[in-house]
Amino acid sequence: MEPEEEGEDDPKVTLEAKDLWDQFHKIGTEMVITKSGRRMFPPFKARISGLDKKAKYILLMDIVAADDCRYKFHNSRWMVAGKADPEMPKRMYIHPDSPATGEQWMAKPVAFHKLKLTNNISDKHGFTILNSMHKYQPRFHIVRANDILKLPYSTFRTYVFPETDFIAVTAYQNDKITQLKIDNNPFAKGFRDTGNGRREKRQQLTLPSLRMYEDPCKGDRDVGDSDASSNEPTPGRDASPLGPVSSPLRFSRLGRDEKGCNDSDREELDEHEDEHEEERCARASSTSSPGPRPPSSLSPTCDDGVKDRPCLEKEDAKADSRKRSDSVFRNVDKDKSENRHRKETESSKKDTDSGNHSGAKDVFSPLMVQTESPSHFSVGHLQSLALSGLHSQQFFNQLSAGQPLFIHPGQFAMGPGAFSAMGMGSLLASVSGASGLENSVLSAQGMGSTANPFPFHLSQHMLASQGIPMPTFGGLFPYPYTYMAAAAAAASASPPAAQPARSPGTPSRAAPGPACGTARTSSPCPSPKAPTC
Amino acid sequence: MEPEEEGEDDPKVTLEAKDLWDQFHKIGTEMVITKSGRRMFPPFKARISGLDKKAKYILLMDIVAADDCRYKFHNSRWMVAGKADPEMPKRMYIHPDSPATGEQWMAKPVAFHKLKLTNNISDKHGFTILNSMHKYQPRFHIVRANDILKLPYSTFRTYVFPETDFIAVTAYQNDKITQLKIDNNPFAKGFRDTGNGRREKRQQLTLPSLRMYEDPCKGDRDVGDSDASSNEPTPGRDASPLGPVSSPLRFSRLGRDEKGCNDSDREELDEHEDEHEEERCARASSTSSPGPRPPSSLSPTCDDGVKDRPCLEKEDAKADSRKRSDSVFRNVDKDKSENRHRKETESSKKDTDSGNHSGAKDVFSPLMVQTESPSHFSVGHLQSLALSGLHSQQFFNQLSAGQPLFIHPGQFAMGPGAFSAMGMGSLLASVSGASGLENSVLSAQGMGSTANPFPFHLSQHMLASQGIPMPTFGGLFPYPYTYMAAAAAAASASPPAAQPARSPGTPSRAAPGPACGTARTSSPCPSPKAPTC
DNA sequence: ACGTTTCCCACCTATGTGCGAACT
DNA sequence: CGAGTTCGCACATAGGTGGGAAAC
Repeated sequence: MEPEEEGEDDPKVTLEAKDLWDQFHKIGTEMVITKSGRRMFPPFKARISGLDKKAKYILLMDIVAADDCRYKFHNSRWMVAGKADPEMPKRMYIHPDSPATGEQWMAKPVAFHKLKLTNNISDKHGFTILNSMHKYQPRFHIVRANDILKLPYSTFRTYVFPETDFIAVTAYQNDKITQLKIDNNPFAKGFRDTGNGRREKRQQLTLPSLRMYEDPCKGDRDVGDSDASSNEPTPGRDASPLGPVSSPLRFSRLGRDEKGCNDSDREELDEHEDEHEEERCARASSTSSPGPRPPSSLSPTCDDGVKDRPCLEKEDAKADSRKRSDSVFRNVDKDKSENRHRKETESSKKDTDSGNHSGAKDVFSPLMVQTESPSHFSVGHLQSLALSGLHSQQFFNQLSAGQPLFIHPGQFAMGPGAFSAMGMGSLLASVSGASGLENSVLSAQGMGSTANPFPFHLSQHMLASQGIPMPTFGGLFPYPYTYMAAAAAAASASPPAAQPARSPGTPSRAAPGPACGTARTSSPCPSPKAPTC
Repeated sequence: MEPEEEGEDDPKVTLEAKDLWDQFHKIGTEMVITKSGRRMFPPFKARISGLDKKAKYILLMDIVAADDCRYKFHNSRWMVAGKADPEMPKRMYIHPDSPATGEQWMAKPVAFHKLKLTNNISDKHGFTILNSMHKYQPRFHIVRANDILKLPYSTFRTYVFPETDFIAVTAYQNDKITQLKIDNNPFAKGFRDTGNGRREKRQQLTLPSLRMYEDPCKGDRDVGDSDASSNEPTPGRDASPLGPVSSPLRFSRLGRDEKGCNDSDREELDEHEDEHEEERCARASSTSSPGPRPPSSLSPTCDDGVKDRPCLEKEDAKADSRKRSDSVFRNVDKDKSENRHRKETESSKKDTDSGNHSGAKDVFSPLMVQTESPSHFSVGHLQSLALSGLHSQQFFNQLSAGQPLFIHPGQFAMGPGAFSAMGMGSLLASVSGASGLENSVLSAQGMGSTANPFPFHLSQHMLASQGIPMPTFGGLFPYPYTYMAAAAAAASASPPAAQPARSPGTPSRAAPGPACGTARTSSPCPSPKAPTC
């Protein structure tokens, strides 16, 4: 049952439209969540390379709490407004094309536009349920497996792009975010200030140019047109998949060497002149941790079993936008010293023109956690969150290729402690700091918030594919029928050759032929017409 | 590698919205084909039952030439206008949800709305290429297999619904068809005579009631409101998935017994009072064969390697609508005597109200051909079409679950001869004439037109998923890389557990951190902002 | 009164329709 | 000129946007 290891691979992942994400990130990204489900706007798309062309992979994505705080937008900036509310179990969204060959995945950017966010805790579509006014971090996972049923026993390679974090809201708080969305989301084109009527709010906000985020100091800033806000559509292409991409933080959970980080990989990171900016948050968590829930990194002080990493709130999102850039998650203990290398690259590319979405800069390096076989997800290595059994154990389910699946990883974090709770060894991967890998460890922390073993707990509920309500199979017991079936099928991966061919007399039905049936009037079917061919 | 045969199954398939299909069929269904690709209007949807809930199945569909004629719409009716033009290789459209469990497939009707028809011989989307003014027959296939790569070695159970045949056109010829489409296709709602302007043509056509097709005699009829044509929208629901369903002709290719038809199954068919009507075409092919290309059933007189079954042209489609109903394909040699049983049922239901889409009548029985393992498709058993090697050999390809795939079966027909050409034994299945199975054999004939071994020939071209242009992988050689990869993966269906967990240093990129990168103006990244949390 | 959420709306993208003029 | 095809069009469905009023 083990997938042949034949081909070697060394996945590299870059975020598509990194420029756009950066623009949002600098201001303080907000994502609207609605009962009916809302897409993320800068759409999460990743370009992949380094896969074994012939091997099959399953790509997944999930969104976990970024910290343990609840926020409020006050005086034009985001401020911590207390401890986070209980988190709903997070679902793992399996890319609908999974499983597919490495070649197929690498052929074009992998988009997750079907993943929707909602605040409806009773959602039956399988959307990702988030808490409004809370900060989240999307994560991307690559798993080498040819069957979704094997996910629980497979190694997960997790990639995190700090610039994709966001605060979930039911209504936009920061007008600059609204404007940026309107300027870049094709579906919001109707709200652009293109002469035509429309646009009620954000009138004056339009001019200053979107770069209000450049605002270096995170200090308190004022809202409105404080900095540069322009209604002029983003320089980049009109919509989503804009130019540049960025490499994610890569969490790779290796063998059993707990939390051990490969120095080799990480060595070549950080130390960028711009680093300090990003380090802001990172440092905060590791040192200054101001939030309501003092995030003592490494301390498993998780209340509701979910978020409880250091609270690296991005107060005035707009103002300190730059700082948060990509060091949102910074190495707490060891990482700091590790982030070096590649800085030249980054610095050189930094001050490119704003709004330009094209500068292909593979700035910072990803932090990747690779989990291995038996023990499922573990991830976070600094925080050991004793996640409540609630959502901690979620089984995995195979829906049916072709439809988006999702599993409740509960959120597997970096905290090794969490795993032990599940009776699974926690294997912390090292941080592959190939390049600009900054914040590696801290990043792990952020992820770890909702840490959980991720034993793949199946439930009918989970069967619902994103956006595609399931037809209700069996009940809602842990191992739905579907799961069983799939498992069985997977167990014996043999061709149906053995199937006893027999002329099934069943298909025949007693339905009246389409012939004269349903004739409106009375005209019966006279005599058959002779073909003239 | 063989899929466990554990659960037994006995698939039953019924056509959704059979009433609607019947209405079209009586008039003479026309399907528009365009360069950009066009959907079929009565959407092809099948309801399935009898599958092994736990087993995995792959569902496919293809559209093959129904005869060897070219048609023209003259004097308000379809007439044969010569021998058919060369057929383009036909692609096998794999339902995008494949593979999925029987339970999943049975949960709700399986639709193939993604399948598109085109007349663009250079189509790169993977659409089905048809010849305008030619008659075609859609086919549905059920294959028990948990991996698309195993299709070539799997048993195909093919179902044919005679009432779904149609003539491809670039512009509608019969106004009644146009009106029926407008009345039932939601997307054409703008052309309905609902007081509001619109609708230019078909003004007077509106009243007579759509049943002009009731016209019993296939003799020459006139167009216009000859019979009963009504503008009143079809009684059935507004759009597609209307009420009743019908069972298809089922082609089941069993072991090695060539062309042999299980009498048992077929015995209970035919002999319906209305039969004669439907027999029209059938007889024609087997006996009266009038068309330009005298279809001597059984004789492998295939010109371009495609269609060359008896030409069962449906001259004045409208007029002889009833006849053609469901005996379009009739048993040529032995089937005739076999079609019995169930007639009572059908007759009793016949003269139901016209236009009503609700009468759930499982009238005629399906003809099913079941192919078995090694030798791939064969199917047709009466016609041995020496399909040219051109499109005859199409390899199969696994694109990636989640996306529609298609293969070029070339069109596997009933002709056993065709297979030998491929070096594969042809195993004719028997006709399962469980109930009302009429026209079983002939049906096979119709299908057999484009008979071909269906060795699953892969080509880059085929990789293109329906509607989703492929990103071009390798070249266009028979066994594209993707295929190889997939095959390899399938060969070793083992979990990735063995994968050596290693901290990949690769993911790290030299990309400039999202931090200050791409800063629009010049403002460098000042100092990192201290977290205030 | 305030902070947040819900709801409906106009407007957008994207795509499926047949029409009819233009083209071949 | 006629048969058939192509093209842009107006109009449909389906669903993604933020606004703003109303509700909580």
